[in-house]
Amino acid sequence: MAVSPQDPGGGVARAEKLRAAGLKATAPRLTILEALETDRRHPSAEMIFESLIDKSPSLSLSTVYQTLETFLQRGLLRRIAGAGGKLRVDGTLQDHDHAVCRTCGAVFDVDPDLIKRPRPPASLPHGLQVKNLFVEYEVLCSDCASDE
Amino acid sequence: MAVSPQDPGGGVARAEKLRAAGLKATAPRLTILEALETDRRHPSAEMIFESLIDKSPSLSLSTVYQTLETFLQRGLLRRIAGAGGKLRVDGTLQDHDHAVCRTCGAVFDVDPDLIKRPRPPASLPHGLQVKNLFVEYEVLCSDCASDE
DNA sequence: TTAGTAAATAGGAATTATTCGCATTTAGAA
DNA sequence: TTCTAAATGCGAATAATTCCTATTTACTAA
Repeated sequence: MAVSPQDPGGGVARAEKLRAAGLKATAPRLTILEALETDRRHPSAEMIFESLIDKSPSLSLSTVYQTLETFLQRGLLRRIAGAGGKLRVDGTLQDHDHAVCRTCGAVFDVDPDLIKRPRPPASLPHGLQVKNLFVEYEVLCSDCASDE
Repeated sequence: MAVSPQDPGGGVARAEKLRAAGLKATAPRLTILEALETDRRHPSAEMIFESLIDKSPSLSLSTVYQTLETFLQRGLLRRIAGAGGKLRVDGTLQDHDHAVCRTCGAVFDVDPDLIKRPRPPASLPHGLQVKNLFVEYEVLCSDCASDE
């Protein structure tokens, strides 16, 4: 989210982004959206909640879950399969790919220009509308490689 | 898994596959592996357990969880982020890609030849060893598209 | 402005998914 | 065969996610 002198912190732009997605620009959503834009940890719902609870003491964990689900449905967020299959999200805006460690499930961001990117077809069989295309690398991270 | 006249059902080949991966060829593993090879539902641990409990009444759910984790680590299985981030797996052998519905989380198999497949680099920054590369489509399935 | 209204939130309880601990069993090596 | 590390089954424990509902809030239109 660009931050201009007229919009320190980017709050106005974020509110517009929410409204453009057909959502009310509520305080919890603005806070969560901001957190997501800057959090590079591929956080879980709990991690987001923890990172915000001091600034927003009335925020509830179930609101975080609900909000993530809403954002996912509007394409404001990517879902990642973390270790044990638990929910992790990625709310950073720029296109990038993910590498997931086969053994420990750790997720790493990968520069999308490392490979020649396929052009996505507009639609797929079964009437699937393509919204985005990402590359996922199945990897062995250095920690896990040394255990083998 | 190929089935030859000498190995009806493919059990011997499966046992070899397990041993090749450094694992003991136990009865639960053979059963689970067979189920995974044929189950196209992108099943959860529970779904696999349910599909086997009649034939293998002594099988336990925690063994299914453990076995899936083991198979994942040996690359016998792919992990998928299902709806709500719950664990789903794909144990079908052939290369293929996945389309995941943004809204409901449904997973569809996609023919890998639909696009020009990028050649994976052998390694990535941070000492990541690349084992595999898949394409993931973020889509809207026809059910969810009609709700919008 | 200021109601009116549908949508969103908080909080806790309920449910579901996953992991753990440990006694028993088993595959494969010697 | 016998031995041993690894794997299993079971139930209990924990953790993650969803559900319920009274209250609050953003936006709409008068």
